[in-house]
Amino acid sequence: MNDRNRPVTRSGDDVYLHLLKAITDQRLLPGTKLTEFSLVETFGIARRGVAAALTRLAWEKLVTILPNRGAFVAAPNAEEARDIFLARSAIEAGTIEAIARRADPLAIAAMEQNVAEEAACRKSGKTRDAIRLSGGFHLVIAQHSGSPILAEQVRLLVARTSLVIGLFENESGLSCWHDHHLELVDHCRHGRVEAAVAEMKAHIEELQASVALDRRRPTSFDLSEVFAQ
Amino acid sequence: MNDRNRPVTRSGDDVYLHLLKAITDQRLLPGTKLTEFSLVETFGIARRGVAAALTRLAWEKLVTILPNRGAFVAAPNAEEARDIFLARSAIEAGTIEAIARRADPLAIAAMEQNVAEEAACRKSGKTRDAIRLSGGFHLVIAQHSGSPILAEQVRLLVARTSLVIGLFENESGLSCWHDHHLELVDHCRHGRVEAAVAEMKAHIEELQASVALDRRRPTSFDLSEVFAQ
DNA sequence: TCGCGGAATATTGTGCACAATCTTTTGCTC
DNA sequence: GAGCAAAAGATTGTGCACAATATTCCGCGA
Repeated sequence: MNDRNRPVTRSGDDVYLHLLKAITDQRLLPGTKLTEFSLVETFGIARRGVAAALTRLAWEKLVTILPNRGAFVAAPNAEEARDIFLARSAIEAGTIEAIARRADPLAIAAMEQNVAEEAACRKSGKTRDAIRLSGGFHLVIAQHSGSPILAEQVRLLVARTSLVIGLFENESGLSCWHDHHLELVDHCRHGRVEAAVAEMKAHIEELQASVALDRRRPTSFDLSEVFAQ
Repeated sequence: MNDRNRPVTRSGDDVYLHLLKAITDQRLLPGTKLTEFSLVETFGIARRGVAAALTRLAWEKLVTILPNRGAFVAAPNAEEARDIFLARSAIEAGTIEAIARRADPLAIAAMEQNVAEEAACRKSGKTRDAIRLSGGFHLVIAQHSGSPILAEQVRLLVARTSLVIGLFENESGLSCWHDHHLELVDHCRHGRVEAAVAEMKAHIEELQASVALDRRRPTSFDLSEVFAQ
């Protein structure tokens, strides 16, 4: 329980990555308070590292820091949500174009595997896993696009999309997304660049249409439960 | 000279913005060492704020931090440079599309003003100001696109482009850029969305073509001179 | 003169303690 | 019981001092 036993991951990158993943996977819901003390206890790293991680997440609009009050998982409003989808449309048009143009077999294989896993989860009723993999599909595309910059942005935008979905009561177009993903793979395989880009834009537009206006559920999570292995 | 006299801009946002602007305007060249002590002296804020600003710039790939050695203005390599232009192509296709689709008179007016100022600077031989305004043109577009997310990314990518241009010996296609900018304005004014997007992609591609391979000039700048008003 | 080792210096990294601020509770008055 | 004020508690913000590490300088020997 004391300091010297822990691995002491430097400068809180560990905390940052865990929080980012937890937000993406919807284990951390919008509005959840992130106390420095709790994170220090949970991760066993110095308080400074925790503060740095929270500061970075705040810059990335994934948490909101209220001065002298603490950090909370961000709760995007409707305007921010629209911006998120608009930005995803532009950026993911770029990532899918890069893949379709090269018709990269490795990327296509990774995409197919993701689609298959998602279908399995969806069939067996693991909705949360299916949603996670559905976001992961876009991450796979981004990571194979050959652009680290765009990939990083997609990472953040997918995480923020998780917040939006957790906040705005989605209309579960899961099967529909699946079809879009399949068509995207197909377009990329045959090098149909224009079609792939158009499909991606339509897909994100539909994703946006599936989340209705404000219906916020304020929750408080136990951090030790969220990060339990 | 003591603490309580200064405005004490909190948490180093001031340092961050000044450094970002200095990099964008090419007053800080790649490789320049940024000592915490110098920045503390220059800006008169606490060391912690300076460290936070440098950390953020490092996350954004605008500076490189070597552990226990200090922070240096980033020097992108050829691969990173290509990524920067690829990302700009995707993101700025989104910003210009948003403007062309709305044919926003306010945005078009701002773009025209920028082009005019750039032409004036170019005519009077103020090359550095012309380059700065040329980057500013893209910022104007981004800020009027209605997407804060994309605008922020353009901010960072324009800054990194300044680093690339300062590092890779550009072939001064300034007049050419000017023509592209003029055509962009024209396309937006008439709502020619497809043409505007194509023009922007071609423009960035040409921008990329105008910087040749590696030819690095290591410089050391005096910070007090760089930030002198 | 060149190479090498060690001390001196400079710079960044971090723990600690306290200050500042906000929230909650308690107690007093009407 | 309601309302308000002050104190107690909790949480974040920050200055300070020292530790860890890298760089430079100097002296010594071949």
